[in-house]
Amino acid sequence: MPELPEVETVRRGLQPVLEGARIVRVEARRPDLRFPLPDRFAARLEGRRVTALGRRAKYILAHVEDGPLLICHLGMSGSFRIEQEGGSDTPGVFHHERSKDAAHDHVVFHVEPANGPPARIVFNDPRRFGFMLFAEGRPDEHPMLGGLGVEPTGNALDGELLAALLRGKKTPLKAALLDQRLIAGLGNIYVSEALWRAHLSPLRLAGTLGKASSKAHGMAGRLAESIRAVIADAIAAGGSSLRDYTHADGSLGYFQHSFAVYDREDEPCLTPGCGGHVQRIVQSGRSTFYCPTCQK
DNA sequence: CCGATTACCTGCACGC
DNA sequence: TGCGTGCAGGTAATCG
Repeated sequence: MPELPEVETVRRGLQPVLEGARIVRVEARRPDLRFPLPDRFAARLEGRRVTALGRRAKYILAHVEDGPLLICHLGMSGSFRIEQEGGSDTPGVFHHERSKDAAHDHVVFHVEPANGPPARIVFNDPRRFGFMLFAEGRPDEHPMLGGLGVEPTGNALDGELLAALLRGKKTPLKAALLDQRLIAGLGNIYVSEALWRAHLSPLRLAGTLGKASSKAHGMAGRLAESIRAVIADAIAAGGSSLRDYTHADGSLGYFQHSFAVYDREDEPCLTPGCGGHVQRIVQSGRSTFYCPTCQK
């Protein structure tokens, strides 16, 4: 489930192996994912060193020394897994347990990490909604990154900024929060979760939080706080889950979550004293989960 | 320009 | 068991 917290979790998992590593060889097992892979994709990466592994919104950014910036997006079903070379008794053997759908292993990076044995970093994506692109200049000049809004991590997103972003918008809050040009990194799950925490209805028009009244200020502040908290909590949970996952089979992927409203249709609302039940509705063609009793 | 809908692709759960 | 249907975390293109 790659929204920002999952992407950040994947980034942190890759970082120890990839940062400082030399890319020895790149296998592109098909010419395209969602988009065609860049021209000379493998050639422009092979032999070069990854200097830093960053993230912007749901994009993973691999900075390549004397090379392009590699922009990776996981789409809906993309994942990376790390396969490390075994011990001295099995030189050259990469062991891993979950290779069941190797049919969807589309890109393989063979790397020599700064520390540790050679490894392969495998990109698997059944639906192929993910993509990899090159940026030649500054990241924020790339069309895919340039229009992105504020990160919901850190302290930048406060009530005042959120109110300004939503001012005058006639669209429902759900759609506004999914708009990556406003806040970059929220997806279908965490929008529902953040709105539940803030006791705000996904159907409420976004502009009602952008007004000058003290009530609007209160709602905007509450929502900004809820967004930052749900993202921070999810990243913290991802980190701990990832450690377990890595110990288990050396792979990187998604972790199980417990959500307050997402995928909990008809179940009791978890707001203390509420007594309502979670409802599923469809907005802009996608599921929204919320409690009509306590979210207004 | 804006907001809403559709397209892209595969896998899976479900009902019959 | 098999088949049709709907649904799934993403963004981009298209339509009004």
